[in-house]
Amino acid sequence: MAMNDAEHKVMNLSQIAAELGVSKTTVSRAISGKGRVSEETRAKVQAYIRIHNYRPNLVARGLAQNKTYNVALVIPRHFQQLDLAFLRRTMGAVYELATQNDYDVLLSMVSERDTSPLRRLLDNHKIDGAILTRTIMNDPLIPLLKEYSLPFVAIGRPQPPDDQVMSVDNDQVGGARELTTLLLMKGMRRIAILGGTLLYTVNQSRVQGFRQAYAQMNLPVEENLVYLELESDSQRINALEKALTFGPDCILCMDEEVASLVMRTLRQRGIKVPEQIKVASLYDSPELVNMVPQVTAVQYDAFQLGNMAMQQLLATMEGTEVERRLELGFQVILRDSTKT
Amino acid sequence: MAMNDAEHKVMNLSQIAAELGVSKTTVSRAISGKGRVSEETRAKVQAYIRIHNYRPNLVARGLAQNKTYNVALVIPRHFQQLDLAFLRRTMGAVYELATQNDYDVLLSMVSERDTSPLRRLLDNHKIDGAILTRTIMNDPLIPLLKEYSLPFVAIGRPQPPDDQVMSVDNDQVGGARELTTLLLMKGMRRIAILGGTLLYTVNQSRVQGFRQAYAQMNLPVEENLVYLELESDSQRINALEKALTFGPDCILCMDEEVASLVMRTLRQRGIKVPEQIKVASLYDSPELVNMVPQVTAVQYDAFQLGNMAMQQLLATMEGTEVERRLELGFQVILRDSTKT
DNA sequence: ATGAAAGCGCTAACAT
DNA sequence: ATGTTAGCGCTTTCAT
Repeated sequence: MAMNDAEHKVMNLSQIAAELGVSKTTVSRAISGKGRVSEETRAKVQAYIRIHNYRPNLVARGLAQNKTYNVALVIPRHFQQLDLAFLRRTMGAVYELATQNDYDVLLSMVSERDTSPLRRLLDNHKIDGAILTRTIMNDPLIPLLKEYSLPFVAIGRPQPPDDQVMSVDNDQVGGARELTTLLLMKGMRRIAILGGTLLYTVNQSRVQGFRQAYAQMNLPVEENLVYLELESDSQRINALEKALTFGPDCILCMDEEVASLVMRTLRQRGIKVPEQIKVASLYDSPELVNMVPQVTAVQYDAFQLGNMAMQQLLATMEGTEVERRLELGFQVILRDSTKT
Repeated sequence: MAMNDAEHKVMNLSQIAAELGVSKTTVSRAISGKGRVSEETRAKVQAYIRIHNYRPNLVARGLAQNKTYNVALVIPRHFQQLDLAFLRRTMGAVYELATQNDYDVLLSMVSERDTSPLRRLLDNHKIDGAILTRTIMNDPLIPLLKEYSLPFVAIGRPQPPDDQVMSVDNDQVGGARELTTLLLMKGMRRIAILGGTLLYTVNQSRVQGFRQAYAQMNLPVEENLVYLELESDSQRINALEKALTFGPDCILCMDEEVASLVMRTLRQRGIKVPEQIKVASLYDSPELVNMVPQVTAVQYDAFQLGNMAMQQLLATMEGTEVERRLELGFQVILRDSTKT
């Protein structure tokens, strides 16, 4: 184990106090700026710690203050298998803002029903707050966090009974509505929608936006073109083929993963996009830009999302009152896949 | 804030000791199993903590033992922008094994020359060990970790003067050599190799393997078909076009990102793979399987890699002697892109 | 403005 | 086998 008398010398408050001929208390105050200390002593201490590159032991400080200076970043376990571009950006943003504010970030990888990875951190007193990077229906993590009275922010749109928790999200409903509206205005009527499980609130929101667009234009959604709960590639391909038998104008994909699969499948079938059929995605990603043709999609700012979530969490941990819910904007990017 | 019926009450050693009419020490011992305690008391304590769902405060324990029960997972900052499939798998494996062994995982996102994110964790006494998920030439993190005498494992192949540090890697040299050899045996001679910076030791290894294959067959590498240090898409496309003027048989791509770009570019230029030119990648990824045609590549087990790295770290943190270096196998997957 | 002393929750000598 | 005591490095009353 780390019995190091080697290069790096660890110093502590007592040593500094002794060295400077003052008490630990004074040094502590000079560093934290909390009590009253003369300008002179403060300067002396500050100079000393700068020169000797002293950093207080956050673990000890934490024990004394009942804080850890850690936050949990809760991500879905299947991130291992699946590239989620938004997650990478969001993680980066959370990390950056956290460290800027002297917090470190602990990873927690959870599957849909197993809360134990987060419970570990809670039980071990390792965190002061948490960011949930995705929200599912009846998310078991939410009651858990409430039970421990731990500040947290959910990314997504928590549904009742959790709709009062602090949350930050892209305006997924608005984005889906806007894109669908544009497609309808371009004259498409038979829009097939393909997507994964509604367990994820983000998918709920997207379907909701899709339906709103039809409703606003007083048009009926063709229910036999709605394919949800498609979790595997083969289910998705089957759904696509079934949809194709109804001769749709456009395939609207719930996310970039579906879009990518749809484009590939259409290409294999020799169906030309956008000549024979249009394709659009409710979530943009770099790969959609790299396809031929490029795919129309709704774009959100994932960095901003993570940043806002962490900002909310920081405020809450400091006891500041903040908005219960923040929603971020979107852009619809029209590309060749929907050219008319 | 609404009071939940299930408020979580925190308990500690003293309370348990009082409740059970024994001393803190006894409880501590009954839990850790370190001292001598009668079977009877041990059972009593164990039962009590089970029922009341007590978990020791790891922060306090850490302070007393000078341990943190945290390890740092150091990942490149540009992970935000770039999907690195191997990193996701490796992270998952490290996380899993860490938590199984009662360690939590702290994130550290570093850029190539800025060591401060790791230094933070070191200065704050937040970690007992670290995993470096990639290795660069003269990696500044290595001297830093040595200075603090912190156990760590590098994934990759550290180069002198750091070649003695503990490391785990895929056999990148062997994989590249094997794939290249197969291409040569298929009769290709003019193999162009395209890749990014040699700052990354993994790229060094791949080029080395490539050259070894030629050397073993007593063939000369055509140096005007070697294009390295290509960092941007445009540099890569330029290099590809330049390479094409020499009429190569095959484009050997350093990694999946290059391969993906090469395939896309060839397709845009109307150059048929594999009829007019072959393509292969020195690193496999799901997207290479999704392409048309599927791309030949060297496959490694990233989960296994992370698992081994964490295993080494655990052993080191416990003071067990282990091998300085472990190397994992590979598989060459021949797909349509190199069909002759 | 500064210090002494009492913890935070745990572990680890050192008794008994 | 169990208890007593003294910390780990910091913060925080409470004195002075």
